[in-house]
Amino acid sequence: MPKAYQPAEVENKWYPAWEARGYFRAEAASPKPTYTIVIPPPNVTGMLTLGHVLNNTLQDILIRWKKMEGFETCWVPGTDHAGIATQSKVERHLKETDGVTRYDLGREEFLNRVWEWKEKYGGTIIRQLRRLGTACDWERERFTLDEGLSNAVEEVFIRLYEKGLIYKGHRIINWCPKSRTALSDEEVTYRQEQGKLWYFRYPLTDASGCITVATTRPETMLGDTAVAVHPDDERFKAFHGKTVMLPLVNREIPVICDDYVEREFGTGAVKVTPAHDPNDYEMGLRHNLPTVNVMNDDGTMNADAGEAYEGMDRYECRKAVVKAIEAEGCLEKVDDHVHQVGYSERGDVPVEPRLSEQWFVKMKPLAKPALRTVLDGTIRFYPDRWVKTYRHWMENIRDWCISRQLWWGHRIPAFYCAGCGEIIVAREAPRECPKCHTHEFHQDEDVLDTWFSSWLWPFSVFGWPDDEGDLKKFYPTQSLVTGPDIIFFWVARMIVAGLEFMGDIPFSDVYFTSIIRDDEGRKLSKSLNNSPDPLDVIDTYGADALRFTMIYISPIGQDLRYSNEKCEIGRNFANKMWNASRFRKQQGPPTNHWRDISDIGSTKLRADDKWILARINAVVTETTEALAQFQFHDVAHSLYEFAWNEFCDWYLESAKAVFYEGTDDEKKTVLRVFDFVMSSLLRLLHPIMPFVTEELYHQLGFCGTDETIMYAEWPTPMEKQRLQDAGVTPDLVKAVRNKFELIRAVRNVKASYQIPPAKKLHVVLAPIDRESQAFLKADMTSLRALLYASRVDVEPSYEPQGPTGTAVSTMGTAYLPLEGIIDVAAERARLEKQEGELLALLEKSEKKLNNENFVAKAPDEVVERERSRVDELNEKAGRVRDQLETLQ
RNA sequence: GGGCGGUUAGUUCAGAUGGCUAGAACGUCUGGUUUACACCCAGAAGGUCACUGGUUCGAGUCCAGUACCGCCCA
Repeated sequence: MPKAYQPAEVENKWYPAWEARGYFRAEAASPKPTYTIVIPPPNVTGMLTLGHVLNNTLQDILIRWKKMEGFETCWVPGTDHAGIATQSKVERHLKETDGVTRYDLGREEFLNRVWEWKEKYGGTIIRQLRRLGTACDWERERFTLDEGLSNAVEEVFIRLYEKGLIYKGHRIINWCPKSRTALSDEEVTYRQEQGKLWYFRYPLTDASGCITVATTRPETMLGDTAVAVHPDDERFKAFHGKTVMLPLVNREIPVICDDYVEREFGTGAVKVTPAHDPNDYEMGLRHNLPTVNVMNDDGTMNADAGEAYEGMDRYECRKAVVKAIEAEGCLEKVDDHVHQVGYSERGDVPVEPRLSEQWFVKMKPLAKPALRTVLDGTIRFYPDRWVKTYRHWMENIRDWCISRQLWWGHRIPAFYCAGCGEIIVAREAPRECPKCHTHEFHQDEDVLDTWFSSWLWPFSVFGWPDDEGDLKKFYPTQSLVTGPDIIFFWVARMIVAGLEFMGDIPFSDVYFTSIIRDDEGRKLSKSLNNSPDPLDVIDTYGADALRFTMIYISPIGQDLRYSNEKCEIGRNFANKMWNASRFRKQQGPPTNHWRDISDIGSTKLRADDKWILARINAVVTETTEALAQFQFHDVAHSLYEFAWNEFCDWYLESAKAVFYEGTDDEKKTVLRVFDFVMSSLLRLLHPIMPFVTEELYHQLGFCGTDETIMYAEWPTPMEKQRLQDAGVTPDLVKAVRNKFELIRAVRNVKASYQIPPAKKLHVVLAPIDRESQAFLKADMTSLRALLYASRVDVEPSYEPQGPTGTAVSTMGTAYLPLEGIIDVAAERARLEKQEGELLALLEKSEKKLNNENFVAKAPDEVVERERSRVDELNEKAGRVRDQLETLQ
């Protein structure tokens, strides 16, 4: 074994082996209980990001843990087709290489090109995931445009249409002028921007004056069809029933009264543009206003905007309109105004509210049961505060706009009769129109929102609606791990779809991951160039290091601050495990009976052996419980703490004493304990660090060449009786802790005189009582090793002669005869400081005990603990004072 | 405007159901070629737990309010 762990070799060896041996494969015919996770499908065009690393590491941890617990685990990987993202990427690519647009190529040819592109560049992320070590069932990999999944999409569309839950309607929707498609409400993000509020005077047609309206979007005035005031607003009573002449356009439009108008905003009078604002549209419906659409689908002005503006970009037009209004003397004033502007998530341009005909899903009836299953705890969220967010969205749910004016995606299965325009929703065009008996149909040009396929993911991946085998075995799934940013897009809709189409929840637990930021707390983004490439990180530190670090630094339910250097934590930890194993290998071949050590018995075990057994036992319990609660952070920390500080720093050093000086029999016993703990630790670590643990499990001979740690048994806590029989008791654990405190006190004395740790000294221990004396004497070998002493004597009534370093600790006092080194003043200072600390604590405890209320009201247990603490502190302080006296 | 988080060592974070002498990692300082590991070992320093009140024998932990930071929704 090399001196340092070299991850690349180990990773390249094991991953292909695991895959080839079918360890990732889930069998529908298996008699084992199932544990299923479906991956949140990344975009097929995507590259692996740190967000994916975190997310998939967590899923892998769950899957590998459950595999070891004996479940038939199934982790379905795959990608989605990412309608807008992929289409625009390919369009850009075509423009750059061939100089053509999708319109030049036509729909069919363009789609061919997208598929070509997908075959060539798509799925990169899937290959990259393997580098992380993910135990995905690759044979079950799915893509949202696969035949089976497309089938599910059509089936769902038809069913919902037939149920009256999908309809086509004229509505104001969010339009992305860059991608030239409709968007759902959820795909719009709002940003606060410094804008302006323009005040325009519209003259009354009866020449009795003007009415001033305020607007943030002057260009839309070209499509105004009314001015609205609040019916109760006294200021405008005189205007009721009148009309104004719209400047620039010279259209006569009415002044209407509507409760919607906010009297405090602007002047209290608002311009009404039904074709370009959702609220105005509603008002238009109430007042039978005409709609005038003044824009093209790319955000330029159309002919209805007037000759002067036709063809102008909307923002150019804004300037032009303001200028023209000013020229007409109708610009009253301009104020600075901070407001929220909706941006298209994909296009990164301001969305334009646009009146158009789109397909919608009626969400209200579907949302009801989906809300209930979360509120009643059938589906649990971690952290559970996300329930509130979910609830708020579900209770205020709006219809879902599912049509997109794109080509890449599932084409809407709706056919229009050429004769009478009848709409027929079906998988294929009918032969004949049931109404007019024409034979000519054309299919709807639009495709469906990508999420309209993703929301079916938990059952469409298993072959719904056709295949029954996989579906029966693996649905419902257990856990979903995803980011809170897609709680509406995806999580909520999957719950809706699961209940509606499967009649059952899609998963029982949802774990929401942290959002990853850089060291300074900024979001990772391409433009900031602060998003490290995970593959580089894996090359530098190793996959296990990255995985462990991510878990170790991910706070509970908060943003995670990442930097590459932090991966040293994981790298160093992997190396620590590597070297602990290296050390073990140097002590000889694996012991045969490390799995079960219950035959050893209390008398043969040293105190340190019993202590480490108590500790591993506690860690097994903690780790398993934490995993069940999705407390990954705690898992990483308690394993790290145990492995490094307890197992390596204390137990391993203590074991050395036996390995180097013990009898064969003693050695054999300690080796068995060592192997028992080491193998348990490796198994506990395996879900987080799959590669290094697999390698070490083999290196140490815990499994055969053809076996794997992946299917090794997950450690379970030892039974109480067994612990009892082995002498592993709370008192024993306490005694060992006190021994360590004593050892630390001695080291402290050495360090305070700057004596190199390697210098072996004679140490005399004076235990406080017979019990402690017996305890210390029982294992002098490891005591000497841990003290790094040349000689250790235990003498209860030792009287130091000459200059002596003194370490006062709970179990006893240690003396280090250090002639020539001891500086009396320094020794006094050290002991006085300790005395000061002890007295401060004493005072605090005594104050509590002198408080009658405390003694009367606090639980007996707490009072008792305080009393024994006072005794202990008094005793210790007494010994410190004795020492000080001898230094007079 | 509504909702949800956060504010604890120089830095990043832990601290269920109130009992703590407030922990860890990194960083800092001191000393180390100890036969697993310098990707290491031993030791040390470092905190009025944002602020103000309240409940309680006892508050980092519970309640109310204030300030600042962040996210989501309108």
